[in-house]
Amino acid sequence: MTGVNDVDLAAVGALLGDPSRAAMLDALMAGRALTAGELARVASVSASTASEHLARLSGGGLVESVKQGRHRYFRLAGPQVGAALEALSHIAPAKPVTGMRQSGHAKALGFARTCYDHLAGTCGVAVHDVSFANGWLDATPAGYALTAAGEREFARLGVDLARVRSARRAVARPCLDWTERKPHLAGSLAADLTTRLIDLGWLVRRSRESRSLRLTETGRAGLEDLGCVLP
Amino acid sequence: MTGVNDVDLAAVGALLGDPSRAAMLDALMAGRALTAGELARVASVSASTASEHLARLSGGGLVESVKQGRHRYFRLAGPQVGAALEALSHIAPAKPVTGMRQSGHAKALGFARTCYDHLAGTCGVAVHDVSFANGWLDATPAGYALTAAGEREFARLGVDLARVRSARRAVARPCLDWTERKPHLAGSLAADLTTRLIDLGWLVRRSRESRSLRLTETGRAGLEDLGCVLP
DNA sequence: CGCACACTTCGGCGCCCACCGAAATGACGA
DNA sequence: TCGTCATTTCGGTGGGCGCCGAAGTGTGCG
Repeated sequence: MTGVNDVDLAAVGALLGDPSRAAMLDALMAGRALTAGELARVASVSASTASEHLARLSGGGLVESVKQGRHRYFRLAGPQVGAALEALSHIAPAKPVTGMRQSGHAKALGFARTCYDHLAGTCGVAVHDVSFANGWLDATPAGYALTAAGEREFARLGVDLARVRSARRAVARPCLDWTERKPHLAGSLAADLTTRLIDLGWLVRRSRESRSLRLTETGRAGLEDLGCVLP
Repeated sequence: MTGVNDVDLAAVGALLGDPSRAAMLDALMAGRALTAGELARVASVSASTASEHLARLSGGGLVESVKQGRHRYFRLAGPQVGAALEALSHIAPAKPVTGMRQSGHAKALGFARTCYDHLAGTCGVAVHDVSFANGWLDATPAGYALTAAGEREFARLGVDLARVRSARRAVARPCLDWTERKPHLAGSLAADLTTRLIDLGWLVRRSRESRSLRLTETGRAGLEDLGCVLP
């Protein structure tokens, strides 16, 4: 407890409480690094405005950046930022839907999206549930534990279990999904598995700047083979 | 998934992003209803300013109110608001400590406080850990489950198990503690148990408008009897 | 080396929000 | 019924922040 301080909720709330910055953070929930120019476009602001917003987000510890040539890439500072944004989504008001396109987009977000580094939405919840139904994970007070059967199955799917285990965070844990209101799988296993499902072509990013994912026909068949029940 | 919409993170961020409103929400994390006048004092603003802030918090769904005579009592709209605020605390910057008094206050918050309706801090984590060490709770994919031994023990402590079970939320689940960075116990069992520990005099509220709790000598003895290891 | 691109810095502008005092409204008690 | 208390409403004030264009800086390429 040494060094514990009270925290400044207002400071982080103020960072989030601007539509342009919120749009950028939402785009970064796709888990990829985006350039300042891309984030300017996402937020529909000029480059100078985007630069000032990104400076504030960096200063506040929500994003971090790396220069690469003439480009500066930004990403969320870590899974703890993704988790906090997901948690805040539970009490955020719904955005008014002003067209069929936006309604479809919201539905797509609910079906499959990234929650920073892992799969969320209906598909993410299905993967969570099927991992327990098939005995691949056990629930423990310290979070979820991989079983022997789970190690075999996730290895078969191409998950790098050594890397998953060496990560300095939980291998697997629940993350309450704000669209499904049930837990989806989070943790280093979930992150690695999500990368694999994208590599396998089961999931495809809809665009570079959106966290929405599309489940391919191959992916639907694959998930159903695993026992997932999908609408 | 019908009716799912994208959510407006900026709107909720803007609600939180004011020091006066954040102070009020923090005070309401004690789990008790406070009057508009008390919240004005907590935030060090005039009654009119407080009234305007509370109107915005109500309009945004973060608090709800009830009139009782000439007083209007405000409280958090539900445990989901408490959970979101706790989650946001993980990424909030530390408040600068400008005196020994504030440092002591921050330490006290880390030791024992309410997380809306349940015990958080070192004591909350200890209760969580001891519940598993003693076999009173089992971890399941759907959250924590009470064991037969747990039912006997919590009933012995005075927890109303019928009420705990009939609650429309998880009986017991983990809640990641922002000061300890480990889970403490949340859910209807944790809420009822926390009320009992206060009723038993093991925990005492330090003031009406703070979520900090003081562990009494009786309480320390009682928790240690249960197997809690406390500094 | 010069040009183009990406991004940052800075000054200016306009808007929004927090603040408060005064007045109004509702509840309570003598 | 009147005075007091609690809270809300409203108009006014001032400060802060988001926005942008222009200029500056750093990188890449022909």
